[in-house]
Amino acid sequence: MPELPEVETVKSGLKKLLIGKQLSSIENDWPKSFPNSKADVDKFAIKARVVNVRRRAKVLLIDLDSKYSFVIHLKMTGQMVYRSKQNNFGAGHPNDSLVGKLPDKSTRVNIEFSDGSHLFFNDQRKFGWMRLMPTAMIKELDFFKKVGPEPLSSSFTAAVLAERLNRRSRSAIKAVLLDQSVIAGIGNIYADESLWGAKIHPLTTVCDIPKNKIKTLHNEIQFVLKLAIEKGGSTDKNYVDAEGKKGSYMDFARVFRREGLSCPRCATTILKIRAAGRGTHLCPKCQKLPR
DNA sequence: CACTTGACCTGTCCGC
DNA sequence: TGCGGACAGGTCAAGT
Repeated sequence: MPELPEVETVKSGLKKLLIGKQLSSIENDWPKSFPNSKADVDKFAIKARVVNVRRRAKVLLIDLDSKYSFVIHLKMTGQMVYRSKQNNFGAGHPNDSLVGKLPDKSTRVNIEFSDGSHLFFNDQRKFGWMRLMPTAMIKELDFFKKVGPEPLSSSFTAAVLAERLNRRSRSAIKAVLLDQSVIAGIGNIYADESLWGAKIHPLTTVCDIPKNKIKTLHNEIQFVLKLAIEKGGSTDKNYVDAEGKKGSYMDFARVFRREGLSCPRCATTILKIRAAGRGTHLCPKCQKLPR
C-alpha cells in the first residue's frame, strides 16, 4: 500500500538507476494501466532520455528530455521494478525480494531502455496507472491543483497542520488525515501509527482535539514518516522498492496490523475497528475518545 | 455541503 | 478439498 514513504523510497531508487537512460520500447497488456496511444509513445517517449525522477504526494514522476513525463500512481499493489540486462532475478537476496524474473503475470507495462535494461510496472489489482503527458501540464491535473502540503517540507509547521485540519473541523481525525487535499501522502498505515503516537482516538472530531495534541500529532506524523523512509517503507503484502526489495517498517509498527497484540506503551490489547471505511488500529487505553 | 458508500480489481484467507 | 464470501485499502464518482 504505497504511501509517502514507499513512493519516496521508489523515487530515490529510480533516480539512481534511471537518469540518462534512453527509452527504446514500451509494451502494455492492460489499457487502463497505460492509456496512451502508440503514436504518443513513439513521438514523445521513444528515444527520449530520463532527466529526473520526482515525487509529489503518492504520485511518482519520471521526466524525459522530450518535455514529457510519466505520471504514475501505484495505488494499492503497484510496483516499479528496475532490472539491468545482466540481472533479471531479483535483488540477489531471495528473502528481500517478492518478485522473481520479470515480466510476470502482474506486469502491466514493460519499458525497455537502449542498454537492454527494463523498468516494469507491476500491478496485481490493476488499480494503479501510469501515463505520459507534457511535464508542464502536470500541475494542471485536478489532483495536483487540490492536493495539500508535503508533511516533511520545512514549511509544514504545527500551525500549518492546525490550519489545514480546521478545514474539516467536524470530521473524524482519521478521515481527515487520509484526505489528500488536507495533507499529502498519508495513508492507512501512517495515519494509525501517528494517531497512536499522539494518543488520539481515530474517531475524535477534529475540533475536540486540544491545541497541544495537534502539536504532538505534527511531531508524530513527521517522526513516523521519516522513520518509515529510513526503513525503506512498509511491506505488508505487495510493496517493493525499485530493486524489488521489501521495506522493513512493519517490524517497527506500534499498532498497524497488530490487533490482539499488546500496546508497546501500556501492554493493553490493541483493537481493530472501522473508521472512514478502513480497518483502523488503536490502543483503547492510550487513545480515548473525549466526552 | 459534508460525509459515507460503491466501484475499480485480484489474491488470500476463513468458515462450512 | 472446494467454494463462497469477506477483506485488503487509494481515489474518484455517486448516493444519502
